[in-house]
Amino acid sequence: MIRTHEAGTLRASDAGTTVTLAGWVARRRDHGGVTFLDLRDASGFVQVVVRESESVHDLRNEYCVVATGEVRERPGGNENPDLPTGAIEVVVDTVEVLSPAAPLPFPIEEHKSSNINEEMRLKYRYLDIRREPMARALRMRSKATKVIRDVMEEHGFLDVETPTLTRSTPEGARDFLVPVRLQPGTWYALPQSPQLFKQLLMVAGLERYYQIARCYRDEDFRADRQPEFTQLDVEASFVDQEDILKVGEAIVAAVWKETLGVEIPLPLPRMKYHEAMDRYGSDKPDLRFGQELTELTEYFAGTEFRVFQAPYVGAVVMPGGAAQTRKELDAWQDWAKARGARGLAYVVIDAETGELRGPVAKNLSEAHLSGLADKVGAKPGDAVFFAAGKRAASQELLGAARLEIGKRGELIEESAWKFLWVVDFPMFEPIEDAAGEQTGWHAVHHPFTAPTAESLDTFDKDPGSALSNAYDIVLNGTELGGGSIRIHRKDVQERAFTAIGLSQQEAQSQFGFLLEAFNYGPPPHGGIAFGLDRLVALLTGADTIRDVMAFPKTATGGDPLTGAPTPITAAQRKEAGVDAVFEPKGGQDKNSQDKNAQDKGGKDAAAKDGAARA
RNA sequence: GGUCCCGUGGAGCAGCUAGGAGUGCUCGUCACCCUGUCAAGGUGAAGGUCGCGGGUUCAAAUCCCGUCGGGACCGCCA
Repeated sequence: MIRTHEAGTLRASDAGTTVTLAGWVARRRDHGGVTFLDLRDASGFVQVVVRESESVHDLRNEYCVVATGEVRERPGGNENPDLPTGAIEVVVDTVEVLSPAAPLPFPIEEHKSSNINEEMRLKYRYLDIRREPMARALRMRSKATKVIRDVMEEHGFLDVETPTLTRSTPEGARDFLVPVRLQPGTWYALPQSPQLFKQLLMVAGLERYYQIARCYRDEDFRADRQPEFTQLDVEASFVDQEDILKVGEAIVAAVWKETLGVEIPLPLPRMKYHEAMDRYGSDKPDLRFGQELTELTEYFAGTEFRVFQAPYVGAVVMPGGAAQTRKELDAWQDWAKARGARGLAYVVIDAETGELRGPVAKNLSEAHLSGLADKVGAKPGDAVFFAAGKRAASQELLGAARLEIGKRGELIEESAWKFLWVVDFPMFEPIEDAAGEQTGWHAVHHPFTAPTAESLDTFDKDPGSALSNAYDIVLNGTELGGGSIRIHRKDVQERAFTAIGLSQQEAQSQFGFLLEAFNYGPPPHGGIAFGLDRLVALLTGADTIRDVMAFPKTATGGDPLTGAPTPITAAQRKEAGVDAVFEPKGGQDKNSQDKNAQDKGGKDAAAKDGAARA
C-alpha cells in the first residue's frame, strides 16, 4: 500500500507515530508561514500541518496527494472536539502530488454544496460521490445488502443468479428488448423481475432461493422509479404466508438494527387491505399521523344533496383548515381535478362560532350539519373535505388529500419508523372501459397468486369478493415490498386463468414453459420481493432513489456522464439485426413464441394480467 | 399522452409580477499579504451568446410563441 494509515482513523493514541497518508486535499487554510490541509480519504479526514509555504502552493483542492509525517497531539487550545481526529494533527515531512485536479465544476465540501443541480452532479458523478452524502448513502447501501445476505444465509436461503437476457413474457410493464445477432429478427427481453425463474427454482427443489437482482421496466420515471432497479427477491417452498412474513420481518429488523441501531418491534402490525382503504384511503398507509377517513355513506343516506347520493361518501379533516383563504380552498379543487376527480367538496367550521360554512353547507339539512363535526371528529377552525362516488376512487382521493394535509400541516412524525403488513388483498380488480363500465377482471398481484382458504371455492364464481394470499410490507407510506403464496394446483390455476378471461391456449402461449414445469410435482411455494433502492432511500432519508444509486439516469432515461443512450451506426444496426424480419423455420415452439409476440401487441386484458409480480 | 416548476459568469441564488446599460449576493478561480486555522482571514483581479430559436417593442434576462435540457405529479408502472 502507498499509505500506512487511514486518515480518519488517527487518534491521540497514535501520537508519536510516523505515518504516510494518501488521499485528497479537502480544504486548505494557508496562513503564509504555516498551512493546514484537511487530507481526506475514504475513512474520513485529518489535519495536516505544512510549514514550508512553497511546497503548499501547489496543493489545490482535490489534488490527490501522498504525505508523510509524524502524528502529534495538537498544541494546547487548538484541539477541535467536533472532529473525530480533532485531538491530533500530522506534521508533514514530505508531500507529493500524485495527480493534480482541474478547477471543480461544483464544490465537494458539504456545507457549500447543499443544492447542486442534479444534472451537474450526474455528469460529474465521480466528484458527486466524493461528497459526504453520496458516499454515506453508498456505504449504507453496501452495509444493508451485507446484512441482508447474512440473514438469508442464516435462514438457509441459496443465492442463485437468473438470466438478464431472457424471453419476453407478458408481465405488467413494457420490456426492454435486445436484438439477437445469431437469430435475426428475434429479441431477448430484459427481465422485469426474476418472478418466473424463481418459481422454476422451486420446482427444481432448491426450496429456499434469494437474489439481489437487477430488474428492468420501460415505464415513465418518478422520484422512486428508474428503468433499472434492484430487488431483494425471495422464494421458498412448503411455506405458508406466516413463514414468509417472518422472513420479511427478520430482514427489516436486522437491517434497521445493524445500519441505524434502531430496534423494530416484532411482529409488525398487520392490516387487512379493506381496512387500510377504509381508514387511510391507501393500500400503503402512512401511520406516522392520524387524520383517518370517516365514512359518511350511512350518515348522509336520504340527503337532498345530489352529490352525496353516491355509493360512497367519506370525509377527512384538515386541522386549522378553516383559516385558509378562498384562493387556497379553490386550489384544492384544482389539486383534486389534477387527480381525475370532479372536485373536492368541503365545509369549514368557523373558529369563533362553530358555524359550518362553504358552498356544500348550503346544500345540507340542518340535522346533517349539526351532527357533522362530531361525526368526523372536527373542531371549530377545521376544514372537512368530502369525496363521493365509487368507493375505491373516492377513498383514494381522500387518502391523497390526507397525505397532503399531513405534509402541509406538518402532522407527520418524521423520525418514526412505522412498518406494517397489508394483507388479504383482493384477488381481482374490475377492468373498466372508458365509460366506467366493467368489462372483466384482472389479477391484482399476478395470475399465480393463490386465493385465501376462504376464497378457494368461490373465487371464480364471485371474483369481486375473492381475497388472495398476497401481502405488502409498508414503511411510512412507502411500499417496501410485496409477495404472495403461489398457486401450485393445476385445477386452481386453470380456474384462475378462466376468471381473468385467459383461455388455456392463451395461457399456454404466454406461460407455457412454467405450466409445463408445474406438471412435474411443483411444491407449494411463495415469496416476497423488496425494492432495495427504496429501502436504502428510506434508511438514508434520501428524497429520491437516485441518491442511493451510484449511476442513475435522468427522467428521459439519459446518463449525462456517459451520454447514454446513443445512436448506433448503420453497421451496428445491420449486424445486430435490428431491422431483420423473423422467418419461421417450422419449429413448433418458435411459432408459438411468435404468436405470443403478436398477442402482446394487443391491448387485451389477458396480456395485462400477465403482470408477474413478486 | 397530460399538468406544473426550473434554466442568469465555474457552483448556488436574487433580478422577471410593473421592459430602460449584464446590476447584486454567497461560494469558487487567479495574484498578492498573513505562523494556529479548522466553512481561516485580508487586498485586488479575471470570468456572461441571461438554455436555444422566433415574435412584440424605440428598447427584452424581463412580455408572447416554439423548442431543448432538468425536476415534480397524473396516466402508466411492483
